[in-house]
Amino acid sequence: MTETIRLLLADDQAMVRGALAALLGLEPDLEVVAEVGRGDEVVEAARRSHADVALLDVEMPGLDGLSATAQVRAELPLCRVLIVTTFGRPGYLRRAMEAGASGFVVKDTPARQLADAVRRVHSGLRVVDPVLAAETLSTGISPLTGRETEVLTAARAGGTVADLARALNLSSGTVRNHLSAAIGKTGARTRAEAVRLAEENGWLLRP
Amino acid sequence: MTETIRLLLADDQAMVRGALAALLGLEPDLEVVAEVGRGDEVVEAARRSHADVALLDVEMPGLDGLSATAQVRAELPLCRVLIVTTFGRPGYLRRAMEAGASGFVVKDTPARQLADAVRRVHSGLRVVDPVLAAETLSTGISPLTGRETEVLTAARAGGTVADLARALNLSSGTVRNHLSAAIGKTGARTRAEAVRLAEENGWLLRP
DNA sequence: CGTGATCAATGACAGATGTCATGGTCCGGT
DNA sequence: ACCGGACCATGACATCTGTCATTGATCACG
Repeated sequence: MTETIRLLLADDQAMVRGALAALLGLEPDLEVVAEVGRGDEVVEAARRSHADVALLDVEMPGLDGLSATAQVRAELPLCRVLIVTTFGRPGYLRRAMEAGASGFVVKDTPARQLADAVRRVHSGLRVVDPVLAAETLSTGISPLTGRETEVLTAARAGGTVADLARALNLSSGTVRNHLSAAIGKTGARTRAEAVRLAEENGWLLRP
Repeated sequence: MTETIRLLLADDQAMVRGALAALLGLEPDLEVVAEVGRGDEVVEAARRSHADVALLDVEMPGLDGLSATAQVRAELPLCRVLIVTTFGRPGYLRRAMEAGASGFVVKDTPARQLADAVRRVHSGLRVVDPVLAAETLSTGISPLTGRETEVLTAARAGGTVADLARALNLSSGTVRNHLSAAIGKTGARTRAEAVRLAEENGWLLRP
């Protein structure tokens, strides 16, 4: 009816990017005007291409999709953001919404629904997977403090307490205290389990 | 020139599946005749649709793409297999080839190359990412014994030695010995690090 | 101002973990 | 028959971890 909706695609996997472009290109009212594979190229590309809607993956090199969302919202208020990601981590959805995203769909959803999601987002509506939304509310926000999150994130590499202490410039006793607190709050019985649980909930940093 | 190439798509993410179908559907000589989201539906679907080439992801529910490859090769010798996966783990490539796959591409590669890969595979050629092939040769096969692999795989969950011993019906001392051996062979200094390294190399089971 | 939350650190302690030596069984290859 | 390798187990040992109590410093909030 009006003009075509101009899309930007951001995904680190080139093949998925191209496939999504082919999929959305079949819709007569949609047009892919930019493709990038890194989070730190999103704003630049969106500005140059005058995109109406940006489809962003969460895990990308350079800058994650959540931070990229905040950048886009701050610098290009006319460009809406739709997160399209592999992992339906509750924490991701929460952070995406806080960053100003208009929608959040996981790649598990049928392909035919994507074009509709884009249109809804473009018309100002919000698009959120209902199941994931419920899960997000039940899981709640991260119970971890900032420092605990940092320590647990660093613990993903699998190093010893001494390694973490060195990397974070902390006493090894302090590191153990933070880890102990994180283990308690996540309901885990082991450091490794705490890392896994926190990761599944999207509570860790720089994925 | 001759007839169209009949394709089967297997990927657990519906959106990616649909997007790949749209991408490959643009090629006049290719035709997507079946789509499945589980590994244990591949053979059945391939038989019914008389697919010429099966594009399989590695991580799928029900049955992983590597085992599915072996099934296809055993029951449908006329159907070639092209693995299309997110992770370029050296172990995956090795196991895929041993299972009889004709090609192995990661989703990082540009979308335009996919159709060519399909055509090459269909004509009897092999398609392998050269970088990944080199990495596979340098990394070598898994140094872990069967039992060590099992124990390390079970350790992914993050449980204690007692948990692993219970789950595997082993003495806790035996578990610690296997873990110690795995840590030594992987060059790690921690159980968690050993898990991470083994996972990155594709040495663990049931992904 | 007082209160509470977070952060950092220390010391102490029980329990878990990683390493090693040792011994046994069961295979497959020579 | 012999050997080596994988597998299971035990016991011992040093070290690492996780927990707890306690102490201070800082900062935000009412």
